[in-house]
Amino acid sequence: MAPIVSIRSLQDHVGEEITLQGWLYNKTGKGKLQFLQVRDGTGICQAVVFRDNVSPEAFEAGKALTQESSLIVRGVVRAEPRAPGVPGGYEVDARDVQAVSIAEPYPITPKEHGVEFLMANRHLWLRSQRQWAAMRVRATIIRGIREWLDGHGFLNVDTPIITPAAAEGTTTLFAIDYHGEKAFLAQTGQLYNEANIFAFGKVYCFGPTFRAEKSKTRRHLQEFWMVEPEIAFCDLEQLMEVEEQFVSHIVQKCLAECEPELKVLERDLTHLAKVTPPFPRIHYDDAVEMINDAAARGELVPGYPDPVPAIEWGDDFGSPHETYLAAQFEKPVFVHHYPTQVKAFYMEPEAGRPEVCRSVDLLAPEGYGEIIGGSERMSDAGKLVAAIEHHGLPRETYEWYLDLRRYGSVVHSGFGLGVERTVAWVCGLDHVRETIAFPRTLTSMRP
RNA sequence: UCCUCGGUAGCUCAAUCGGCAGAGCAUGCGGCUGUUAACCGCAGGGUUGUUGGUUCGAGUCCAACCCGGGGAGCCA
Repeated sequence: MAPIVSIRSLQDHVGEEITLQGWLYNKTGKGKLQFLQVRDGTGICQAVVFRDNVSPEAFEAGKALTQESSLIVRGVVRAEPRAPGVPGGYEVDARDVQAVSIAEPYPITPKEHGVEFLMANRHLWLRSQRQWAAMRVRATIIRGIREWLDGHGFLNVDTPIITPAAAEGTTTLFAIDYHGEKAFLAQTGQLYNEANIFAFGKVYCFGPTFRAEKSKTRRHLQEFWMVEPEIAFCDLEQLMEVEEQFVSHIVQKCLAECEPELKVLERDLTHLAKVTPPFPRIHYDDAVEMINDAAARGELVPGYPDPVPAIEWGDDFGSPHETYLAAQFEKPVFVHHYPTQVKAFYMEPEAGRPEVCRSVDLLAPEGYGEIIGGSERMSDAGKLVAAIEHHGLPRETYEWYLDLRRYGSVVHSGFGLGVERTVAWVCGLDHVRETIAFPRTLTSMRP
């Protein structure tokens, strides 16, 4: 039997007889000629079955194939500019066709479908080109994340998913029963990360995160993946430098390695090519001014029919504010020094100006929203006790966290990057549900 | 939780003023040597989300409910 070759590497086998194993994506019959679009997980390629080149049995086998039937094709690879596919440009001149399993009438056709139907058939939808491309970009982004962190002295130390208490708001936790004790699914590994840096210097955790938010928007999932690096001896300014290097690496890696996938997604690559350090930085004070100037001019939120709403200093940004701000820049933009009152208790207040804290969010361009939230952490035990009490949090729960400030405290910072929002941005997808194989949304957890 | 839009064939949609339930795709059969979501011909395929109401007559109007989409708040 001719060697089995993946569609992704067909270009290296021109003129050779090879074997393809895969599934029928689409078919065009032309009497004595059949064009079989075969996908094998690495790409899509056309097998041309000409009646005079194959046995009558093989020709009939080809004719009998339905969409998504599994098949094996033996044939000779040739370069052919007319050949469609992913990456395309090469086709297989078939010498033999075998049906492995004839598929029953397949519900997802190459035509359009609605979201409800596609989500109900998510297990099949994943076979479609765009979903295939998005999952491959996601995997590349995850490789880029680990590659950059592992290559820059970060140790991967994963944090628990079952936790006893909330780091942030208590309304968005999924509660579980832990042998009779109430426990929660983790929203962040950050507090544990802070313990880990005192052992390992620079660490990151990477795993699923759970938020029971009643959010029904294109940017929200109940279960999403987050990578959270944490760095000892690092202040806010150094943190921003890390973030922009990190994000730029991820994006540039996708551009270098996922050209066929991004083409399937019809992504405009000129936007992504601009993602290189440094990223613009704006102070919260200036951001408020920009927003209120736009509101005074009656400017519309890009992509929405509504005007930019005015904001009062001290309030957190709403979605329309973030969308407007990000649209003013070609690259991701840092917004730093948010008001202390809208941020988590552990963020370091600015020296001499405690009403703002040393926090920074990174907003993705083109309306993809906040992809990173981070800050310099409070490093003084006394100030941290006061913050815990001010937020009405139970001090006992945080004793171990306070210990970190008692035994060799240092300036340290960290951030969390949401994988799904990053994938949506890089892929140009309009909804995060397409950035993970089996999304958990407010209204759906099946299949 | 609130605002907003929708639910008709397996799928995507149409149905004028309240008056015979219709098309494309998919499926089956036939035709074609360069198709790119092929095309041409023929065929099968319907409890119009549910319940109730108005009416000679309801996919269409009214009420309640169910399900889904988009958005807000909150967040990555």
